[in-house]
Amino acid sequence: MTEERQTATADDNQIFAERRAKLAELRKGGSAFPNDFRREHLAADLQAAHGAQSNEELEAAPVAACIAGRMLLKRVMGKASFATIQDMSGRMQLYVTNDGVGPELHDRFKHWDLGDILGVKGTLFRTRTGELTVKVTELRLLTKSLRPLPEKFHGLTDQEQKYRQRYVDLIVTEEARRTFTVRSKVIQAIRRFFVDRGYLEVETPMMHPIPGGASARPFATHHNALDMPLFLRIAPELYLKRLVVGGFEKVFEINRNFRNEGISTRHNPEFTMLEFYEAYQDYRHLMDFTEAMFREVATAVLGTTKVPYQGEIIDLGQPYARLTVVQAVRHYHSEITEAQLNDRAWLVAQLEKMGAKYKPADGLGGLQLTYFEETTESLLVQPTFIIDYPAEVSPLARRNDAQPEITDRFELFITGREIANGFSELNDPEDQAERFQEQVRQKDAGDHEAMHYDADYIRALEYGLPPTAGEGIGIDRLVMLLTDSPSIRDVILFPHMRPED
RNA sequence: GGGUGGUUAGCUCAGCCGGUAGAGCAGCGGACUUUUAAUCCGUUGGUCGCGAGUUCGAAUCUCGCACCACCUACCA
Repeated sequence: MTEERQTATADDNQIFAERRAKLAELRKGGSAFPNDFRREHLAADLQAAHGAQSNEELEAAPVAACIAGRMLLKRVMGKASFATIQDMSGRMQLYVTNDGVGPELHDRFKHWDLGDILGVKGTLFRTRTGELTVKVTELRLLTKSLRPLPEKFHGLTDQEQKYRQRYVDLIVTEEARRTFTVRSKVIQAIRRFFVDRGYLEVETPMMHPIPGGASARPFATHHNALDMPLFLRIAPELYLKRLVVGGFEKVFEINRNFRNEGISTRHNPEFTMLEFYEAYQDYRHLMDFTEAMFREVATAVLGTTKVPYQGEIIDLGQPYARLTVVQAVRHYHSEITEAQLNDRAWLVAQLEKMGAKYKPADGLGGLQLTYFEETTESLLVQPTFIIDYPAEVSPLARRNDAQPEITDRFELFITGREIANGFSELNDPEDQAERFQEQVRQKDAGDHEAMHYDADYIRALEYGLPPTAGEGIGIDRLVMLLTDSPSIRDVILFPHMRPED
């Protein structure tokens, strides 16, 4: 009795038990998991090649079909049955009859389950209602599915199960398959864009002795043999610029970053970042370059630069607005004067009134930026570059020649979210050393996100980094935009989840 | 981290003022050789998220916990 209790798990339901019994029967009949079936066609290829032919044409010149896939629908009508199978390309209807495969096999087929994986041979015909269908002459059960699929009409609606059991989501949700196909094509298109322009794709370390290149808290790990701490990277920036020092003057990397921060619809602990660096360019070039990239990627993947997102049309084709922090605030809040935005006391009073978090030690630029983030950032729905960031929040960016308190830097906002961050790189090793020291002071003062002093990076700059422009683009957020996905979890195959139970 | 909502059969969901569990799909048995979420007849299947409490009696009311979603806060 206690044993029965222990095995009576949620999986031990009637359907599961019946399917296991069916598998046990299959085992008695020889190999229950045969792997000698070779398919010759994909469903979509057959649809593309023969979808336009009439039934008369298909009868006059029979077309052989040999396909495999997972059975998703089944309609048994006595001596004949219809079924729908799905492979990586799409779906195909099957017509299984006593005439075609014999009554004995057809009777066995009637007991196969939705979710089972079949191998099929036959010829193509068109049904009364015009659907291209395989009239089956050979039929094999290749893999028995023990677990029932979600309800066939509603599909998988439980968000948690979609994320935890993405394999089920992909089986039953066309939209999920499309999202991740688009994601793959976006990355392909980006890679092609860079390779076509003479960039070298590189891979830099994921485990850093000193986490750097961004303001963020890292994940810590430990190397046993060396008995030393290591950190999962928060950004590849400092390594990529070392490569520019080394003479790889145009490099890019598409890879994962890890940040030990909160999880939300816009944040996953690991996320994919594109970073690229080009010598002898500046941040203004990067803005033109980014616009060109987004247009080319959207056109390659979606066939248009007008992208629907959550009920709005985002136009990636028009020239993107370019505003300073102050200009952007004034553009969206015409009642605010430039004098107010340049008044430290006024900014502090406003931020206090909004209950916004700000660093009291911040200079005017830092306060302006915080005020911008609080009041204006979410309004930047159409692509907008915000330029001229204060130096105090940009420890790796080059100072503006005319105004040394700001940097030659921009961030690109679309749908109210930061999508990209780029700047002319700081290549003055002495200025960089001072900025690292300032970061260390902030870290010592309790800022967990402040940077460390990276002595080897300074040493690299001392060999000479050519004037360089560099940028990072959040790939997950770009894919959210291009797939009209409201949550970052919809564009990450296996988003981070708390453990079950 | 804060707020709101949710958790009932394998799946999608009902379940009123507290009276002891329902439907559709899937499954099982039967009819049916051009169906399209096939149809028709019959039928199996439940730790009502977990734990306390109130009550003669809790899926239902109260409290706590867990997980999920959404909003919000930081970061990209």
